[in-house]
Amino acid sequence: MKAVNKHTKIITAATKVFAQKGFFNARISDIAKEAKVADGTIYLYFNNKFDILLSVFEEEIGNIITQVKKLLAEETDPRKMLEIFATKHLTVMKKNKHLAEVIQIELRQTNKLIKDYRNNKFSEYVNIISDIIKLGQEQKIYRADILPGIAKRAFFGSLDEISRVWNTSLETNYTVEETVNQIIKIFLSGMLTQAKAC
Amino acid sequence: MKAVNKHTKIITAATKVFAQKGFFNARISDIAKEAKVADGTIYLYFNNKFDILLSVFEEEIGNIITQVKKLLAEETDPRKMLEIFATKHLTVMKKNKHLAEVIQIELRQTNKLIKDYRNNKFSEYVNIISDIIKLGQEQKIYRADILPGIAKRAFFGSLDEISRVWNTSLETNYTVEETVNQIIKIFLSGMLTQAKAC
DNA sequence: TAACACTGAATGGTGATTCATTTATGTAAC
DNA sequence: GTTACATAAATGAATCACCATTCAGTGTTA
Repeated sequence: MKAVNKHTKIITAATKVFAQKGFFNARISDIAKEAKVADGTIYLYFNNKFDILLSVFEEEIGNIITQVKKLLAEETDPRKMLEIFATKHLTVMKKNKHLAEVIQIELRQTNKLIKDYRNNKFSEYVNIISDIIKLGQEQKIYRADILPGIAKRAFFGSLDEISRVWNTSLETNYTVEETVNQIIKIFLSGMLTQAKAC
Repeated sequence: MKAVNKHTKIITAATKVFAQKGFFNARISDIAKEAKVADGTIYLYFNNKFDILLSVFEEEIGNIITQVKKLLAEETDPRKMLEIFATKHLTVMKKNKHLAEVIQIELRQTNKLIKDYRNNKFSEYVNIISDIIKLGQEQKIYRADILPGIAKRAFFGSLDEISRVWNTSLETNYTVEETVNQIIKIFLSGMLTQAKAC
């Protein structure tokens, strides 16, 4: 049995357990059982419970960032780029609900607990959006009077809230495609009718 | 000493403590100390720790709903109505950071723990947004192809993410006015330049 | 046989909740 | 207005279940 395997097994198990029970309600023994290792084994790979949570972020969000950046590298139109980001984000969150919940809920708890945990993967992820917007502004495709720092939060917040609801509520579940379609419509062209907009 | 006073004192104290430490890290004794009552006294007014959290929501969000609805009743233009909602939301969240954090973080935990807690104040609050959008669609001011159920999440998610960052990060803090201005710009007219939009 | 990986029962700190007791408030009788 | 009694409100130390973490011991590999 290789160490790498066990490390990954624990991360995967922890993601699942944290998502189901939340960080504070999750017991180390739950994670151990899920990963099929002894309780003590977990402490050979992680310093403590909180350290497991941080590792979940680093690794899982890191993966998403890599994937998104790869997709974006093949596109030059900033309009399409936002669409790609939205599609990738929503697809991942819809497919991996455990991870989605951990990111949505626990990451926030964490950000509060350790405010000095800067330069984190999460910031890096959200900054992809503002980079796209800045690129679009240079190309005169996006309006110059949009502040990328606010727009990135608005865009990410929209995606995040929508995928959050997918996990918790009984509300109608639109497809990723329909949802992206709506989001892009709103963020690129706005909600006003043509008559009013022009 | 009237009972009403003590109830309110505990709610206020709990809001503060939950915001600072998070629900799970908050001790009953912390709340008791903050409210200047004995630990046991809290159990004369609430069934348990979780019950306190629910009460914080019900009462605090209920207040905001009342205020927003009152403001909206005096306006008929759906464009202005969204602006009013955004301004009120961001103003409250900026002024009452304790409440803001509790809503942003704890409400989500809670929604997860008790999925049957439907018909809650939170839903009522977010539905104000979709009601405005539907009204605007009837008046042909908002595009008919916007789905109010998605747009409300996008709009709320944007506000929520922006105010969340106000509480946690060191990022530049825009004023409520500037922020509302940007949000309204994006949601009503979109991010494309005029040339591209028309 | 040494080095290493792993195990899981035992430990110890924590903190929600309880409840015997105290304090405050009300009320009736004189 | 004061004493006595009753009821309600408040207290906070004690209880006890919980669970993160440890570590002495077992198994495995080289």
